[in-house]
This record gives sequence, C-alpha cells and structure tokens, in this order.
Amino acid sequence: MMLDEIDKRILRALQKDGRMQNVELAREAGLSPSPCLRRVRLLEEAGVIDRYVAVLNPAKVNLSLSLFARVWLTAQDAETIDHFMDAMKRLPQVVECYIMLGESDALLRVVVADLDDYRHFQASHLTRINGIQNVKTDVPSQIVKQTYALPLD
Amino acid sequence: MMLDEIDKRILRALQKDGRMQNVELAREAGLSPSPCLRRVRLLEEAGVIDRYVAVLNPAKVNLSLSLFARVWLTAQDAETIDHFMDAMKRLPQVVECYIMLGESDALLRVVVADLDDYRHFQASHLTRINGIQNVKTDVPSQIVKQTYALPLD
DNA sequence: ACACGGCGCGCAATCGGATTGCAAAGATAT
DNA sequence: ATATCTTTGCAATCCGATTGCGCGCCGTGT
Repeated sequence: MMLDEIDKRILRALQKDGRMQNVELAREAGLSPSPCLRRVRLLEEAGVIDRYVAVLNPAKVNLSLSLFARVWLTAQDAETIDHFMDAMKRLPQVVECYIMLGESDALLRVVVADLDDYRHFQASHLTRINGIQNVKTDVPSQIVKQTYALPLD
Repeated sequence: MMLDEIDKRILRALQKDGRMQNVELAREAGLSPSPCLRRVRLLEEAGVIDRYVAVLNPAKVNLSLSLFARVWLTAQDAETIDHFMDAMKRLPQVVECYIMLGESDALLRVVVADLDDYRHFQASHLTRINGIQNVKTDVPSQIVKQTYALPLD
C-alpha cells in the first residue's frame, strides 16, 4: 500500500489521539470530512492501522513498576522456545516479550505494583516455567519516553 | 481513586479496543449505556485512562525492525543524563527510552526500516550525542507479545 | 425497624458526528 | 486532447453520544 502525505498526516494524528473526531482529523489532514473518513477506513482495512487502544496510567491502577527481565533458556531448540513463548503469552504481567538474537535469549517487560509484587511474580510464575535457566532483572529509574507511535518520515 | 469490578471491565475492554462503541462497552461491563459512558468520562478525568492511540502495523509503514539498544554514558551526573534524555525525546525513531539502574545506563527501543537504516541512525544520530560512551544493540528475532495493556487483577 | 439522604442506575429525548450517494474535479494513460 | 478511473466535496440520512430526570438501592442515624 502506498501512503501519501495526507495518509501520513492522518496516521500521525491518530497515533497521538486515536479518538480524534473525524472533523478535526479532516482539518489536520487538510481534507473535508468524508474523504478523510474514507481514508481512515481504508487504512484500517489494509491493516496499516492495526487497532485502537486506551493507554492507562500505571500509577492510577496500582501498577507503578515496569521492569525488564533478560532471560536465558536452557536450550534454543524450537520446543523449548515454543513452550516458553506460550507461557509468556499467558502471563498478563508480561506486557512485552521478545525472543532475542545475541546475548540473552529473551527480553520481557513486566508490569507489577512494586518490588514485592515482582518477587512474588518471579517466584511463583517465572521460575516455574520449564526451560528458563537464568533471569537478570533490569530496573528503570525513570521513564523518559514511552510513545508507541511509529515515526512516519 | 477506587475502581470496582465494573470499572475494571470497562478498562479491560478499552485496552483491547479503544474505539469500542459505548453500547457494546456497556454490554461487556454489564451496564446500560449512560452510566457506562459516565464512568468512562470519570476514568478519563481522573487520569486512569491517559490517552487513546491508534497502533500501526510497523511492516505496513516500512518500519519492520524494532530493536533495543543498551546505552552506557560517560557519567551519571544530572547534566549528562538530562542532555541525553532531551536528545532521546527529540529522536522519533526512539520509541521508548528508560534510564536504568544497574548494568547499563539506559535502554532504548528503536524503530527503523532495516539494519541499514539502523546503521545510519546510529552513525548520524546516536553517536553524535555527547555523553554516550558505548551502545550495545540487541536484536529481537521474534515479537512474541506486544500488548501495552496493563493487567487489572 | 424505620425514616432519611445520597449515590448510581436506566429511560427517553435531544444533539451531533459518522456515514453514504452522487455529481464535479482531478489525475493518468493513451 | 480525450477517455477513463480516482478522489473529492456537498448534502441528506442515520446512528450513537450525551444529558435531564425520576426511581431504586444502600448506608446511616434515630
């Protein structure tokens, strides 16, 4: 799919505010409302816009601590990795999970209330999963930026 | 703010689909539309819902490569860190940036088209920033999970 | 137990934006 | 230059968001 400058303006706006009203969106895009909405629908159908989500304030729902865990597995065969991935998909505290090339085998972002909560999570969930050899937890002291917005040129 | 089970159902639904229509949302929450919408507005005003965003498909906008960079700074004083943070805020390719306790000083998630693009980003942006001593790039081979949804009990 | 007060609910009416059909304008290729 | 295909803008329609209001439920105090 080919995106022109108008599409990019639409996407940039919707990445900032996914509920922006169509009239305002049209103004920002430099279009009248109807073609603007039609473009949005096309972008949705084409899968350029994957979904819309509400972003919560972690502190307001008692999940102030976001931390990273680098995971080393006991092996890198498909079975071990698949089992690990399935387990990660099922843990709601694991908000992001990547299988990595290089130093560690996986990188997680885990969201919990506090360190006690994380200790509990690690003890009763992480360590019970087969195939995990080691976990190194990295704690952020500050979140500088957490846009999930992709840069469109 | 105290969240009851209905609020949590609303938040869970909106984290999955931030544009869900109020009538459907009300159905999922087990409420009629008007009190449901009133609750959503309260959650917005209270800052529990921080914002709504459209999530794009990276591949569809030619940004298929998401990678992590661990950064070591030349010093950990406020000035060095502030300068670094300002620089990160200005780089649109840097989608997430955390100042870390422990091994590395910062962790970035960077979004680019491909490795060439990343090399270029590193050469013409990252390495030009004062205070960066070293960067280790970690490449994910697979994205297992990328929910940004917080687990509400 | 009963009366009172406050909070949150659901209904129904209103309001406003989303959606669609259609004709005109623009772009493209021959 | 012209035919064709595409995308726009307008206007009418439709549908959901929003609000006012009365009711019922729950907690409190007597």
